[in-house]
Amino acid sequence: MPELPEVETIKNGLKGRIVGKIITDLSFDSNKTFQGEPQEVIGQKVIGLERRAKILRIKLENYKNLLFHLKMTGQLIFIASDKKRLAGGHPSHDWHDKLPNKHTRITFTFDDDSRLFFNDLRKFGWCKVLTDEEIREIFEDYGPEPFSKGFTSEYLLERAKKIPQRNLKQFLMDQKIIAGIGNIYNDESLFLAELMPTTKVGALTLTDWQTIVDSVKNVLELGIKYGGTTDSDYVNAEGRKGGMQEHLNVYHRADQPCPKGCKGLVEKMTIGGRGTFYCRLCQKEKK
DNA sequence: CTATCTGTTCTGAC
DNA sequence: TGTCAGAACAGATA
Repeated sequence: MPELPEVETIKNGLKGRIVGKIITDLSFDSNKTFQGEPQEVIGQKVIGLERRAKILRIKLENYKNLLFHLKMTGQLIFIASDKKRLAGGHPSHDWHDKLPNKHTRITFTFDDDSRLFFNDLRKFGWCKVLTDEEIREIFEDYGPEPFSKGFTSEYLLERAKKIPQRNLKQFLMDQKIIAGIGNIYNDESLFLAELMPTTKVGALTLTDWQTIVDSVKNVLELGIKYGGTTDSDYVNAEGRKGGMQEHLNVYHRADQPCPKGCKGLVEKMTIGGRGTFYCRLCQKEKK
């Protein structure tokens, strides 16, 4: 489930494993998945990693960058020279299968024979080779990071004034308003904030927005704490899944008892074409 | 078997 | 300008 916490976790895991290494080889399945010229990348040293919204950036020494978006089913799986793995993104058997396999879209080889695989079942994800300047322009279009100073109740109130009729869920998932919130963490945040996802943002007060800011941060922090859905056998040789899915309250839990013990059941509806889970007893519709 | 669902984002029609 | 359906693709699930 590659949302902000998943990408953040992959970034942190890869940081200690590939920074300083030189990319010695690269293969890919199509120039839709990999958009760039291999010679811009081969022979280059990795000098750093960053995350913005749900996008991962691998910085190279020649001021070029590998920019990854995992979309719905993308995965990054690193296999070290001693065969130990770090896998993140969409959880599937590919994390532990022989690689490359039929879902492998890109393979990077490093100078110590470790490898990084970009797997993506549905092929929505991509990797682009871009300059620092091109990336700056792309990142400019995104809203503030949820853990940055700019993510405040005042900011959200101002943005909401311009589109008061927008429902809360679609507002929070708009990457140009806030960077990095996807379907799962949205539903979980609104459950914590006790607000219905259908609430029109124009009806929310500064106090409501503060509740939302706190809830979003709490849920994302929890996601990062449990490593998102990232898996590593550096940590656990059993190949345990990242722990976050065990801590979801409403997502994919339709017809189950509300975790707050209100005697209600978690329900499902569709908002903006997306499955949306909530408890109508705990979450209030503001008017 | 068929029908429906899926974690994201972009585009084009209205 | 805001909103919405549809598309990109390959499954898994009922």
